[in-house]
Amino acid sequence: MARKREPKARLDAYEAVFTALAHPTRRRILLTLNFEGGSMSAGEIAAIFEHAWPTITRHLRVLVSAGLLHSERDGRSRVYRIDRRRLDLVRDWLGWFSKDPG
Amino acid sequence: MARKREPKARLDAYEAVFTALAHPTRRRILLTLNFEGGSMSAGEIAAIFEHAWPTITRHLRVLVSAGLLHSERDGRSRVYRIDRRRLDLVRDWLGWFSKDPG
DNA sequence: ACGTTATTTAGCGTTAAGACTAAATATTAT
DNA sequence: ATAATATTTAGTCTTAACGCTAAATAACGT
Repeated sequence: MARKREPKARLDAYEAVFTALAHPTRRRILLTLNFEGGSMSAGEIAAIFEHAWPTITRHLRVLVSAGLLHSERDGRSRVYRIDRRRLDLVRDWLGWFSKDPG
Repeated sequence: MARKREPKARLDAYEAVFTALAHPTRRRILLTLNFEGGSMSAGEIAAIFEHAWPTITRHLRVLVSAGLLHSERDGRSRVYRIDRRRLDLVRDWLGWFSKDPG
């Protein structure tokens, strides 16, 4: 039984994405990934920030669970790749404020 | 000495706006204001939500300090008006992910 | 002046976010 | 098997967010 796009999940998606974008470090991670070609290893990402590595790991997990990043193992490192389409959720939300309300 | 648009303030603006948008109640306040014509009194806004009024007042304050709302007194009530332009900050930020990075 | 309506401020308790260090896991190399 | 590298998980701490109730302020009507 394939249910397609139930509205509850849609709401949770907004929630997850907006929450993920609320932290400056997470926004910087996204921007960095964006400009570095879309994917980087955890180590490369962690190296950019002053924070301890586990702190970055946690931020990465938040971004992944919001669907803004995907990750896969590559040897002994893990590569994170940005999913730019996921940002469409935010664009869609902003769209409500462009349509003039009758 | 009028300095125009110093970058630090710009950063704080992003911070404030993204933080404000992180809470579902605050997003709903914005959407409600948007569809109700752009401005409502505190009481009208508070009536929509199940929360106690002071809780809504606090959310309104967060939205105001992010520049997403402006308010002015009107008799004994206070009217909140949405500033849709402020959402351009988010659109601008999203813009970075559309430009293909050379 | 006094009461009523509309809203905010103060103060408190609970939950969750975000940071850290130390320990655990996974993968490759010797 | 052992060691080295890369990353995550566990556990703890501190601070900030969010909710509430009760009290304070502001403006209007009588």
